[in-house]
Amino acid sequence: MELATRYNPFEVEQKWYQIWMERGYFKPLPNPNLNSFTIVIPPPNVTGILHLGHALNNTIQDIFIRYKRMQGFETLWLPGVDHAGIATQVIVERELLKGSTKEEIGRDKFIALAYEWAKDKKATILEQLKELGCSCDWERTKFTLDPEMSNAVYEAFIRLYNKGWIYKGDYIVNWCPRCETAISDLEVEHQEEQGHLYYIKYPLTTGESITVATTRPETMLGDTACAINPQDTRNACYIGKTAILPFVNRPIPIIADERVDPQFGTGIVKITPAHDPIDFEIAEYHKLPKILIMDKRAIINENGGKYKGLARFDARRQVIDDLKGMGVLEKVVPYTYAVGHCHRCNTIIEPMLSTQWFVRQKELARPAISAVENNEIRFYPERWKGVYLNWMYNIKDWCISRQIWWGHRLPVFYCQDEMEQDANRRQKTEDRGQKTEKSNLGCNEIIVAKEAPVQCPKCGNKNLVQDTDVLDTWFSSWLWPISTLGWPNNRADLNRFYPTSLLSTAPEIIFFWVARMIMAGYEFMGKPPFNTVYLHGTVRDAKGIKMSRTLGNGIDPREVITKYGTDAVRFSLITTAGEGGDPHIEENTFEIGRSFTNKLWNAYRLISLLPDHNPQPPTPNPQIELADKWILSQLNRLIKEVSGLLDNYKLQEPSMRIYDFLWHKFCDWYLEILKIRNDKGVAIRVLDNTLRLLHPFVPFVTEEIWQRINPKSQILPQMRDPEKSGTNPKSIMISEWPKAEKQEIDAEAEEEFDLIQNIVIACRNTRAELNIPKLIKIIIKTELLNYKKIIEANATYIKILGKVEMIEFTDIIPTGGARIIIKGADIFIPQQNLITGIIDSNKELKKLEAEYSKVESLLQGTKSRLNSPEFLSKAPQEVIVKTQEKLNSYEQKLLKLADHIKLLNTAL
RNA sequence: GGGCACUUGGCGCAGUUGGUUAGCGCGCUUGCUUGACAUGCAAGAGGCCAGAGGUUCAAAUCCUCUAGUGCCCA
Repeated sequence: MELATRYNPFEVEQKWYQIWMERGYFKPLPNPNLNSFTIVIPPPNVTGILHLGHALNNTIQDIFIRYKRMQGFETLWLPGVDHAGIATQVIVERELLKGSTKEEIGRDKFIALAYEWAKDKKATILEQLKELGCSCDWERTKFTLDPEMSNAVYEAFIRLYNKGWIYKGDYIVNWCPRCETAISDLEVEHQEEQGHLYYIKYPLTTGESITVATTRPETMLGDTACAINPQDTRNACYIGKTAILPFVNRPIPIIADERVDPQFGTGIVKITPAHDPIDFEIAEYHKLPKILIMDKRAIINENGGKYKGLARFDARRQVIDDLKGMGVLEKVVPYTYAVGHCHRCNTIIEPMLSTQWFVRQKELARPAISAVENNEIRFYPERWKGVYLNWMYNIKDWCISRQIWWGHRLPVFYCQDEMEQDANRRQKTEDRGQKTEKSNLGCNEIIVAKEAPVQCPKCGNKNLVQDTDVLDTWFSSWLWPISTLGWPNNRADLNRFYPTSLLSTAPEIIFFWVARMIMAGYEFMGKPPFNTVYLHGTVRDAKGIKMSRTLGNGIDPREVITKYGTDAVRFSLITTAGEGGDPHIEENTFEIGRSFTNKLWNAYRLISLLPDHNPQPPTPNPQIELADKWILSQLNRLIKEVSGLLDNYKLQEPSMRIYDFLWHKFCDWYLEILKIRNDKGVAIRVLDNTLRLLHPFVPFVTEEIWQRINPKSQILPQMRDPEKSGTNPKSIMISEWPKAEKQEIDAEAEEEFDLIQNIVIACRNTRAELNIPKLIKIIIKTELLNYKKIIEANATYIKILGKVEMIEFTDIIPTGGARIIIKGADIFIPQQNLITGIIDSNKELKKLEAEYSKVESLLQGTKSRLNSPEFLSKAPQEVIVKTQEKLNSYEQKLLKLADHIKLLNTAL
């Protein structure tokens, strides 16, 4: 059978994925001896295709899932997608409506359209996850708008409402005039902007005047007071007086309030309760009227008098002009301040008074805080713990109603009269409290229920109407770990898999999602939703700029997978992304993984070509050679290290350790020796174990090769085999994770093999420097008897690997030629034995002198440490012993160097 | 304004709880069509670990300050 010299991932990846799925390997299988290990996927939004950040995050999850599965845990990775309310609605409006508005086609048709979109994107996303090799249990795939998920949403809403933790009220919210909805504090992005601070003169009834400063002059139309900090002695004289609002000619009181910053502007501020959060608070306290001056599109309404019909920024310009005309605009100064923008469409947020639904957070936060404080839930990297706690300590109530159509409609029904008011609520804020046109039907009762009640339980009115708002998307996502497992109706999977084990996600959604899931977990299950939160970095481009669709600097995972293969993409992402660090990715980053999988493939190829003289070498084998002992020792160290690192949620380090072992130990040394031996040695065993260590990182190439080497007795007993045939696993996926054999970790063999390597390296070094193809003879001097034996036993390898024809031993230091000092031996390369090339004694001398001074300074440092009584009395014994050994070796080396320098000098 | 990170050879990063001459990948230089692999092999150059001070027998590692960068919150 001819094997391709280059690994071709495209021939194997799909094939194995199909087989794994058909055989049901992705499903959790109970193991009576071990617990479950569960991950619920952070559901990708149905807004579009997956990006590299998704590829990274899902690779991370798949690695842990495959690792735990191989360790024998009952493993579940539960997939799904998120409906992503506003984000999806924005995209559907843009992509599908083609110029018409959603109002024109109506709510039902629009939602049907959005469902089509979501269905399509869901299919693409799931397909992409499969291409990435994700071993999810696909039969459990969930969508946040599925009936069971929605049921959980309504159940949670009703429970919290009945507890009094969900309430409806008039508050300042962040209003996006483009999306025409309220959004939560978290959905506002603050950006520093260069604006102006306008100083406006307000006349007083007393004939005096005051000057207020504002960045948003148009809001003065809604002013209902001016305020001064009571500590502010400059302005105290105005407190209690009355100002006359320009344009509107409304008399407004000048009040004292501690919330006013005396450093801002003149120290006197205008109070616009319906358009500013702090002004709102002040107005509540002082019982000031709240006048809304804009409609939901941020166009000035009838309360704005002659400015009615102007968009807010046009109104601003007009107000400024008019103030100038009236001579009351005192000055304008440049001013930089943070402006809130809509997270989804980047429109400038208008703080606006509005009737919304909120979730009380204080009680929900309490167990979620202590869980993290006392490490019931751990963050990796740990620094995010502080970020999480800081936010939780200062948590504010959560605005959950959204004035959009795509999402879970509020399970709230109004007896008609209330509904009428509700329909008008945002236009008629100034009438708030004074009910108009009372209907005879209905009693204003609010009914919260999953299904529309037939009639009002209070007055019997049958004319009930559901609230038109939908819930914030995160109000369904926060239930994700419990709803996907069956809450509230089905306990079986909850008992089996809850709490889940690991949540892997991006740090930017700690508040949006992680914190809220923890709150929901404790509230509805009394237990945390997961015990570990792994936060990966943000994928950036070569320049360190965050990849984004709008910037166009992103890399499409599908493109690179098509070009390099899935394994290569996965491996490259993992080796590039440090723990929680932001990986800088460019196209050629993926060459790391491609080269590596190719190297692995070729290692297998070579092994397959070697004859197998001793098909099943028993492990403690007296015939076993030094190289075998060495590679087994290194392998077992590797197994121990990799397992330990994975247990500590490290991924980059173990991937690099395996890379180094496979490439620079197994291939560079061990396989080179096997070529000389013309035997498989222990290569199959080492390869089998290495493949299993690598499988979570690069599932496809490891399966392909593993199937080809078909390890039999070398492989550990199978974990489980659905087909119950034989004792060997039929897939590396369900083979057992390697276990380190302690007795094979052999420090002596490692030291001895070091010697061989050092001799070979010395020869290569000399040849490269002299630019000669081979050495005729080297002469070795060693004081250690066993070293001579080891060198003799491995002479063939030294000769071939170092390209030396003859090795001799000596007790007398020869003159001339080159001399290389290695640990425990001196290597002489005699001048007269070289075929071509001349050893330049001057050059040699310089080299040796440089080394001499380096070693000498090291020696000095070590000496002075050993001479220090403090060091001797305070340092631990083992460090002192080590330092002493170091000193000895430096002294020896220095002697030899001095000796040779002398010889070279006399030869000159 | 508050908080959290980061700063190690040209670039991207490792470096567990302080203790061998600070490593790796890419790039660079030199030499190799060596029968697994040029997606490769061999050899090499390149770093006073941002700066200053401190703790310690011992600091890239711990503490303080400074400078620069990034992120989050207000």
